[in-house]
Amino acid sequence: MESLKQAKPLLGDAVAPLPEADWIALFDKQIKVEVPKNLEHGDYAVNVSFLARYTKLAPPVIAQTVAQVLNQHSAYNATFTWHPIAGFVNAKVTEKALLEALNPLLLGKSKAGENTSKTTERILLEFVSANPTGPLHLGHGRWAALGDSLRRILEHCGASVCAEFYINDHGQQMSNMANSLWFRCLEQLGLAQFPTPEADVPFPYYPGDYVKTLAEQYLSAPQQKAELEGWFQQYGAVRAETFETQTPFLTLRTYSRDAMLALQRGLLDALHVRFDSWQFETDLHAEGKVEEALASLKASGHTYEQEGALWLKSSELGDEKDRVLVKSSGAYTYLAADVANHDKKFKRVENFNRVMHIWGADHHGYIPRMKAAIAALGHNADNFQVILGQLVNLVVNGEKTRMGKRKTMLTLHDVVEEVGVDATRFWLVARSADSTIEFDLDLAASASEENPVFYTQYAHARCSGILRQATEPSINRESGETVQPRFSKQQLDDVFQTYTAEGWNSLLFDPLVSADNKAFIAVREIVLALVQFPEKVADAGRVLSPHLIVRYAMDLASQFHSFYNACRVLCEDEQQALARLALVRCIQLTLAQSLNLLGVSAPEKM
RNA sequence: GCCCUUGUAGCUCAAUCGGAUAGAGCAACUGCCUUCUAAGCAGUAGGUUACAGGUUCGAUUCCUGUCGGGGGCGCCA
Repeated sequence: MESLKQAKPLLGDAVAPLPEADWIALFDKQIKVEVPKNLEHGDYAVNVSFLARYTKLAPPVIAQTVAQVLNQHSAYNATFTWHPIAGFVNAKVTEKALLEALNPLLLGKSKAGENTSKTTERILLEFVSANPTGPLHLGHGRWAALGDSLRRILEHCGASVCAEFYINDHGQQMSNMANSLWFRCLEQLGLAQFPTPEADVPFPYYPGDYVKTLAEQYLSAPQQKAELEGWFQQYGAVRAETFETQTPFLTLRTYSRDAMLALQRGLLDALHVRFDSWQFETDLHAEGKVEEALASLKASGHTYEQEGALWLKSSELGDEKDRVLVKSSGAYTYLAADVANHDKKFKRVENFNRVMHIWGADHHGYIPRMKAAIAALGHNADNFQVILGQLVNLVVNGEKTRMGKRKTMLTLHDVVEEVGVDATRFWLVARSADSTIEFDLDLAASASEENPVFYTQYAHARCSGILRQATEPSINRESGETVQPRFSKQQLDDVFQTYTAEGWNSLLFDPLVSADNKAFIAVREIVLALVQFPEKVADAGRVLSPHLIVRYAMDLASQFHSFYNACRVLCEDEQQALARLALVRCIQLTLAQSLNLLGVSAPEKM
């Protein structure tokens, strides 16, 4: 890969008709080293067709010239060929050069997937940010899986990432939650009926069963129960809203918020989704951040008053219309608080150079006004980036169901119980964010046996099993006798430390050339894949797509399974066995790292 | 009505942001356990990339139009 880029100057011969300065500029802009889809086309490829229009030569002719020039230079550890029809220069790297690239991994000098050139970006990534009014559903699970994997990948690329969860605990929905808890409590004490949508319009209540559970929990503390009965004496069975500024309401609101938040956090922990920062909307109000942000907007002339409301001139900054910040009632809109939220993000001491969000596609209309607000605050709106993800459709009994606050809704918790943490995360992150996921519950349940995640994990477990068998006593299943290991762990480590590319080459590849071409190809494919892993991780980070890692892990697992069936690791020849053990070690490390980047466990045995 | 997004194998999805013969996994079919885990391997079959134009050496990808799916257009949060 690197060698091809360094070869740029040599390509000059091929494009002689063009002034030198021109083609160098062209190459810097357009040369792209890629990994061919088809392995027969070599390990790396460069397409030179785009030069056709400048050189007035047919693409294959250019490719041929370039390949011939490159072949004359022995420094590249590769042979170059060209495609007779398409304008491709293909490079096939020598096995020795591939093995050399693998050495740091085996010697423990670098982690699997680590790039030599690392980014130093500081990224603030907000995701999930569910309202604290109920359990997480499947859609939240998607953002959790995607966001956490992204954090792991970006960190692996060298970025420092702060994962943030914003708790929307100020608005109407928190009042509704307090209302709901209030009436569920009264219901359980036999003091009032829980309202029905028909009888009580508008209906500011959450009908979900989890509120019943919450009420039970609340009343289980004798002191709280007594206190609540006292409130009933005082206020009767009225909406909690009617005592909005008083202790009972505030108590219930805070209680339900904390309980729901604890519920959500517990599940996120179980899913190994990590957050570094929890931001409360109420804090923004309490700390005066909202006033501060509004004052800043006013001062820079980006607001005006009309019909008793304060407006943001967002249409001047790319939004389709202006937006209200302060209602004529004097209350802040959600946008006002969110403006403060972003003002705070951009003012953080970490001085983030990217402020990112993962939002559902239903929020896309919100992006322009947020960008406008950020620009109006004097921050660089280009550093604001939103990953829009399509939603999750739930399929039950072959019928699509909408995710919503239905009484019996399928929660993320239910799904995790059904298919497990690993399968849930793998499944939710396996597809690109811009495709809608059809989550078939029945399929997910049955797929838990035929799931690609187990295929990948199994490859890792097999690697571990081989290494275990090589260095630890095992029991023969037939005779029941204890079989002593062929090598000690120390011996294996020592061998790994002393290996050179030449040694590897003669032990890994040479015996296979004469014996079995299929095995040779299998080993070569694996080594190539291992070498390309760091680049794959960098790609996934660049295009913010963890699903690339999913694909990579599955491919590597597949290649390993083939290798496993094609040639025995613990073969008779001791040196050869050691070399293959070293290869297995590299595969194991790489698979473990791939799974780790996805937040999926890498089991030692299955 | 306007805006965003999407349409690829029977199903769920890829395709390295314009490149080579469009690839995987399920499901289907045929073989393979006396050997490091068969949660595996080897193979077969499956396509007019919704449709019609256009741009160029080259289009699943970009542009236009048509048809279908999803979403958004509050002084809600």
